Amino acid sequence: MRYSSNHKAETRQRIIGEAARRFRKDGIEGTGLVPLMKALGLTHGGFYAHFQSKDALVQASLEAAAEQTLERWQAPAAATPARAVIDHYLSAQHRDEPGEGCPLPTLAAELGLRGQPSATADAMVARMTALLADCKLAAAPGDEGIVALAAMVGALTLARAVSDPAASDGILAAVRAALQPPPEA
Amino acid sequence: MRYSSNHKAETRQRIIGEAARRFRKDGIEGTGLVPLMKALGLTHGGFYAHFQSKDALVQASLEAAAEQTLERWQAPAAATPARAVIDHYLSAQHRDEPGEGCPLPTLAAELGLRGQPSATADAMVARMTALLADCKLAAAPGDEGIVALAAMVGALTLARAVSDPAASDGILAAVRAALQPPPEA
DNA sequence: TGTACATCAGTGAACGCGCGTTCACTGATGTAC
DNA sequence: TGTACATCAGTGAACGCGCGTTCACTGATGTAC
Repeated sequence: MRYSSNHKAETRQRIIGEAARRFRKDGIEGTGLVPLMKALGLTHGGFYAHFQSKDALVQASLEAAAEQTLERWQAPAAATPARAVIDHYLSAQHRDEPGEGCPLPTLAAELGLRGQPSATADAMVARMTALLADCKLAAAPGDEGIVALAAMVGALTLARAVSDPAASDGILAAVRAALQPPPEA
Repeated sequence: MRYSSNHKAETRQRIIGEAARRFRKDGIEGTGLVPLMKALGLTHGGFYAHFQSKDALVQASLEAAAEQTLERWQAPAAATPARAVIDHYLSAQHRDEPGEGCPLPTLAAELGLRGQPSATADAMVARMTALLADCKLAAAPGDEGIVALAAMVGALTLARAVSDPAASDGILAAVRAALQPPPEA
């Protein structure tokens, strides 16, 4: 069956989109290629017409998730710098929908322990840091947002691992409050 | 073969110890029971004389890792509160030896995405928070160390995922500097 | 003191399953003549 | 305009592998008599 000239590229994008969601939600190891392709109405054999390996898909999906996340937060950041980004990032919605959110809390840990740190992670950290540069912690005059990013990633990780909902909400609220720029800024 | 009366308990502890190391280093999914038991000079069949399932071992190992980590940091905390704990936590050594370190950065993310948040995580967060209560961030007068813990967990996660060693060191250094108690305290 | 038996930590083969990957094949369509 | 052929995205069966788990069995030792 012959398809339109951009059909293959479209399929590739669909695979990346679904994978980016599943990797963040279920982890890399927890996401199988067979169910992934099946969810798109395709058979798993066709996967290798698009990607050399699962690792290649991981790389492409991480890039896509990073791009998507940065774009989403670039807009509120431009409108209401720092505060809006932080509040969105540390919301219950973001905590409860890892598949749609920032790939750092979910994928960074898994990339780290797989021993395959990614340059995409470096880039994502750098760009998020720049985006957060406005909201320095009062005690950290020199950093450029990296402390805020670390606190946000850690808070989301902990909020997702803790079993008591009130404690989970408390973690998010405490870090939200702590990361606001000092009053005089 | 009959063994001394506490032989079985000793074997159980050996399994937990090795598992606690491997779960933190390679992840839960990345740690197989066959290689685990083999590393202890045992066969995998015997595993079920000690634990009902792999999940039961995960639970026991998480508790053991939490206990061990808290004990290790309780001592320096008593001697030089806050500062020493933070500096140890955010050291290159801790980053490079996840198997010996705090289970939160490695296991919290995996427990979260497996959808099996653990009460042990709650307890670990609470106790680490109490341990860190002295070093409040200047901008967060109300929190009891939870912000510091989130920043430490996030920093370690990011430092392990980033591919550029200088960037990785930079993350640790920035958060180390930011988390010191304000001068007037 | 000497023998028969019960105990039980650990053995090792086997199970069904899902994984990532390979590969010969299909068949609708665009292109060449 | 009509026919023959080349293309190639996607199919589906098969591969070897490691996983968690089960289970009948072993055999050294403590206990009972």
